[in-house]
Amino acid sequence: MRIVTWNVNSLKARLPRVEEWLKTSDADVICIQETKMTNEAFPTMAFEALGYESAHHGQGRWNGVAILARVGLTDVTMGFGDLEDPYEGDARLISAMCGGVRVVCVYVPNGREVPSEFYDRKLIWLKRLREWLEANCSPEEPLVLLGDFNVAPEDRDVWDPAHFVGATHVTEAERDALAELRAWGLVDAFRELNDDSGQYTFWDYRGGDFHQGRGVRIDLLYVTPVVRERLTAAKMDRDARKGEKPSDHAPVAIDITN
DNA sequence: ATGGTAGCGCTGCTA
Repeated sequence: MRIVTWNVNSLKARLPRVEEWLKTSDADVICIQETKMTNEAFPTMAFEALGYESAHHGQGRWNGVAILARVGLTDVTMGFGDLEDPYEGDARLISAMCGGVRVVCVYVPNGREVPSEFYDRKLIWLKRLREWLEANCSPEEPLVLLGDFNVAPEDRDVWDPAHFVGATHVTEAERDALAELRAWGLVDAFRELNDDSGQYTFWDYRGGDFHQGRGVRIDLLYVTPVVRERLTAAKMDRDARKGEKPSDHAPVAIDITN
């Protein structure tokens, strides 16, 4: 089974590229972030025509997360439930059972500046995510927590650590928050199979960053031990960042045995 | 050094 995360930066602007990509990607589950649309506007029929069921937690002009699956899609949840959301009103969390795996799709807040109230609430959001996992899931079950985390876990995950000193995405507190998530019972699927630096998932549109190789690895797939045992591949699709009107993120896929 | 581009939607915000 192939499970993918992709921040598409507007599903309206990106639908032609997403449809084209789905036809050749052989993906069974696709988690999308930043749909930037309402539930009414979500193209359920277009995905159905390609063989995918879908669930969308939309907001409107910002955020929005979705799950597409061709291996079944049940038990959908949206948001933090009873837990207080430090970004109340934003659509950043959706989960579903797909092919026997609990799939949890997240769009972690950006945080904007360090320090700022937005950054503080980003840290709380990540803490809340761990609390949500504790309350609703088990590290013993097949589970993938994936999405745009807006945090680069290590210095080897950014093109130039010196460039990011004092910036969001690389602070000790953000990296500690990711470590707290892993401590619940998760490992970074990409890092289980790859030690390389220079493996990125996001390149800013500005300054020709993609062509200059100025990227960061912030789109992650965290898996529980039972999924780790089934893991056979993990890879970025850099080609999806090329060409006409690309998203600023590349999709990342993992393969697990059935 | 505070740039630069993209998306939404119509003014400036968000990333």
